[in-house]
Amino acid sequence: MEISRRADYAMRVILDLAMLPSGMRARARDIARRQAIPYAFLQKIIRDLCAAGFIEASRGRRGGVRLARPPESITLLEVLEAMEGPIRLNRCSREPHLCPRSSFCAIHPIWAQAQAYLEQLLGSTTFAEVAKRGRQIRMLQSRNGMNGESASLNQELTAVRASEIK
Amino acid sequence: MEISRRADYAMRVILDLAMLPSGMRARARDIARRQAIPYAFLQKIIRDLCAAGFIEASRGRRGGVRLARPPESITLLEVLEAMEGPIRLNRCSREPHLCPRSSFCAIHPIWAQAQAYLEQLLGSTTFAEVAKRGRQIRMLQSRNGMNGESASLNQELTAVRASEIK
DNA sequence: TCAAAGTGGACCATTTAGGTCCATAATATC
DNA sequence: GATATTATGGACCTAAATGGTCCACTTTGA
Repeated sequence: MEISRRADYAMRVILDLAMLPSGMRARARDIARRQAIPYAFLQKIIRDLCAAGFIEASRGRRGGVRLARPPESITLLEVLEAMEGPIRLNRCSREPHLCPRSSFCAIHPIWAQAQAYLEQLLGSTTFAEVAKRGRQIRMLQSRNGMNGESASLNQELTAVRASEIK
Repeated sequence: MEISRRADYAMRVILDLAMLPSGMRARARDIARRQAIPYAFLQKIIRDLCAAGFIEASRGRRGGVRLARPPESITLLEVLEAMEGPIRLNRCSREPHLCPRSSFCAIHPIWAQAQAYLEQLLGSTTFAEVAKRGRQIRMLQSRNGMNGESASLNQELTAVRASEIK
């Protein structure tokens, strides 16, 4: 019950790239700084994201990584599952055969319901949508002079959040 | 992302007791057998459930455990959180201050939304409801002669599940 | 009195999480 | 073509959590 830091970081990497102008590269160092991810750890995560086909990297001067697919086509669920394997809330909630009791466990339907909701929510949210929201937030912040503690800013951000995707 | 076996077992213990006639005791050995929980592990879990006030135990001959509160008053969420601590899907989804980026993380609202759904679902389902469903399933099974593999039984169970709580 | 229960705590192996470090390979620029 | 810069691959590491086990001891009903 809690996704790994690794998966969280991976999602932030994709978000970071999705907020860049289309096709633009970013260096791992910069992503690490912007997203507050330990650089040495990020190195490994980037490898995994490459292997999974979400990003592509180029070496040498002016190298860096960029999205390998349009952000409209990448869902939160996809990245999450690429890093963690199929998500599930309980051992039995995805592969019921793993639990010999699933055929008569009265709690099982609850897990199945929660699982279905999660898959629906995360599977229908793309990084394009999230990046759009991220740009809105960034605009509000820069308008308020980067002062992350301003009360009025926080109010506005809350408002942005309240008008929730979906 | 996946509750511990410990929490899963704990929930099954409460369910097991909730399916018994009100106030009736069960021996740990029997619960272990019925719920397929390693007995030695169950010993510890029962202690925790006692300490948390969900069940009460008595020793000696004819001893055993029983619910300390009416099953109508115990939610899935309560037991889960007693065993795992406050549930959360991502580090930031419950206590946003844990993530220095939460004030401008565009993914955060998604986690908050999923989190809220989970809390609502698990927090509004009581063991009385689940036990009722468990009794329905048990009736269907005994009517079909305990053959867990029967196709018609599985169809009926699916139907029972489909008429989902809430 | 004794057998059948729960109790408390010590112990344990394995896995996972969450990293670090670095030598190497590729490449743009001077 | 040297050099600085960037990603790459893999070895390595520590701490904590997970999922248990074991057992001496206490309590209690028959």
